[in-house]
Amino acid sequence: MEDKLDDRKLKILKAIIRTYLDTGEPVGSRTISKYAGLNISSATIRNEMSDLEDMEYIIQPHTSAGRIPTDKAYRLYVDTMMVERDSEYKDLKAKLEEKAGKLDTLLKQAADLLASTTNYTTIVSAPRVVTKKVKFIQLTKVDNDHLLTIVVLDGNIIRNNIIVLDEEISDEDIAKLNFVMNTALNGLSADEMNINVIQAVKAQSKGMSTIVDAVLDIIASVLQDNGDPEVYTSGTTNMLKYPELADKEKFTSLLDTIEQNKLVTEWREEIPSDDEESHGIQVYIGDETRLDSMKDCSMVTATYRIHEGVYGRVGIVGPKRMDYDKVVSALKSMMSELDDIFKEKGE
Amino acid sequence: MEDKLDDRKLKILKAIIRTYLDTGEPVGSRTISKYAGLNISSATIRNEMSDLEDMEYIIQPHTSAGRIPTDKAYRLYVDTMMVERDSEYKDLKAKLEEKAGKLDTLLKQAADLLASTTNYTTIVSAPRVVTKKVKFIQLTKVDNDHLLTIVVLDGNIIRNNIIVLDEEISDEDIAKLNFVMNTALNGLSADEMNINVIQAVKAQSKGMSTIVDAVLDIIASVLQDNGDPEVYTSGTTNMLKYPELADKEKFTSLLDTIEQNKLVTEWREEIPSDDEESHGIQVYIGDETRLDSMKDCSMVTATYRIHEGVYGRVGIVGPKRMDYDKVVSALKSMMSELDDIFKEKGE
DNA sequence: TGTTAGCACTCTAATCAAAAGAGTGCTAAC
DNA sequence: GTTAGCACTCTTTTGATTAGAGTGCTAACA
Repeated sequence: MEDKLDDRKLKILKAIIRTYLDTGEPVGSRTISKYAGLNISSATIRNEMSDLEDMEYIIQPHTSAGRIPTDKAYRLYVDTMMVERDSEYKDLKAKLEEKAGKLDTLLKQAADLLASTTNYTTIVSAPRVVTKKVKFIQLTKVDNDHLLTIVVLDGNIIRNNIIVLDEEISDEDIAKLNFVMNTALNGLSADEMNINVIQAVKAQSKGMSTIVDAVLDIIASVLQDNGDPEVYTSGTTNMLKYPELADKEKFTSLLDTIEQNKLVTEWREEIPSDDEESHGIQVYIGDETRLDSMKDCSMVTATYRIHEGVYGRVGIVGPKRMDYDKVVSALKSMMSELDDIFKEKGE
Repeated sequence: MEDKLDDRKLKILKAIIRTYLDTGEPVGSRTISKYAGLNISSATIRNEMSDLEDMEYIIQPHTSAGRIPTDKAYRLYVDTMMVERDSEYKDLKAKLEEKAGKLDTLLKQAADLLASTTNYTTIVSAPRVVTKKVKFIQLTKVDNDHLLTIVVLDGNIIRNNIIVLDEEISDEDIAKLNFVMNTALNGLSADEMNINVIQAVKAQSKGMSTIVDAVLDIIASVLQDNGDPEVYTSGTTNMLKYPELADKEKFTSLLDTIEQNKLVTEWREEIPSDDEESHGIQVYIGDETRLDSMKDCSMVTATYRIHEGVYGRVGIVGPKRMDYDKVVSALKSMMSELDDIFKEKGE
């Protein structure tokens, strides 16, 4: 029984999905027969529904209930039936810029704003350096015991660390170290920072091997970027608004998944598409999220660009019957705003 | 009817509290009459209970139910009846140090560990500078358009920002600016950085006023430290394990409170006690938290010290019938471990 | 006078049956 | 091919009954 979806079946299916998206209740034939635009009796709808059920676009929770859409139906909807609403989220920027001085404040605000406008849970991950290149290294003596290490990566991502000094070090040595490190390492990515380069640095900084080792360690860990991802979450309680997720068991595992940043860790696997227009929007329906706790959820993600090679991602998590249209357009608006803000700042 | 708690009443009350802490169910007279150590009939217990109810140490949820402790009873328990268990959490340190390289990783780990050992929700706030003094300022040109500002505060707290340059600036000017800023501002707190000091800096750096303004802005905001507090949360779902909090309404408002960092904002008001031994442990029962959403919860907080004048705080949130003994001793152990770790690192 | 056994009473939580409601599938007529 | 009609199924709601836990009070006891 292959997908022979004639025009009427398509219309009916669309009506079922739309209605279910609204109500969250199984949709009966009578409801659809009254649906705007269609003029078909409930009996006919019943026949068509039976066919749609055979094609696995809808299922019945039990014999005497209406139908609900399957993942396959949602996929079809997202791929071919979505209607994007624009111009609805134009004031996002105004709300954002008020005090978006620091990056972390800005991202947290963006998460809050998306969560409250969509009524779903929003997760924003801080930008990650994809092409990890060292732009600038600076070592500074803070006092006699502490050396401040600053590594600036491509895209002006700053990482700093303090090294505790075992032995005294002179200002001249630090100046020398700065020079050696910068000339040897600037512009290099993790891959290019091989044993030869490292040996060269060590050779030129004799007598400071403990410090050099410590600094190289820091640089390595910065480039690997394998620490916990920095994540801003908002609106977790929104999930409780949807009965199909408000079950204690489900909600617990869902919240744990979010708290442990499992979603963000999954994102890392994927390479952001560099398509300016679509903002790398991806829709994951149910099991497509690859996480068991998310099997009753859908997630829409988008990518923002802070600088060439430096991307962050935003995800909105909700029930499978989430308002995909709204979420996608809200995300697109937000991504545009963010891109704009970063563009201004970058120049 | 004032607090005439004779020895027997005290014993009975203690038994009621202990039992309720365990079970979470209203405690009946027969249960207590069988309680280890006491040899009193249930009828007598009933009489005593009636008295205790008059004194507002216990209440009946309804006529034919057992009694549950009031906030007043919990307060009494925490103040005079607690039995601390030690030596139970001695392996915390081992679990912690494994990969506690960075501060944020360490704190997140601490939160996870406390949440999983206590089965309550744990909130850790990143260290805050109480005595905010500038130790060190450094401006560095990253490239022609970007100036990196680093401010190190007392206690080696580092804050950095990037300023976008409108006009070219020479290396000499930056060197001069560094010198001027450091000599003028080092060792100063926000209070001391008055209009005179600022005028002096400006006078000595003619022709760079836009940059000086930007830098001073940054320093001011760093010293004010009024951004969103950095917070690590773990085990929020633990709350769902306790039926009295698992109610949807309550849980939602509780989770929102945590997500919006309201608790941590409350903490800020309070000055950490500098008592090494007690780690500034505070117990808030019900309404003592000052937050409506927390009226069915208790919270125990403790302070860790990262450096003179630089403190962070850890809070454990649970139902009012939380195992105070366990929580307090777990917190104390953890605080000691943290203090030790920072002491090692600081030297 | 303090303690205890006994019992009637109260309130909740669990159980169960019945009824209401929603929706289907099928048949027969159009 | 479409539709009206109806018997049937399954869930949800409702109400009533019951079992259980615990109390307060009275009266007896040491």
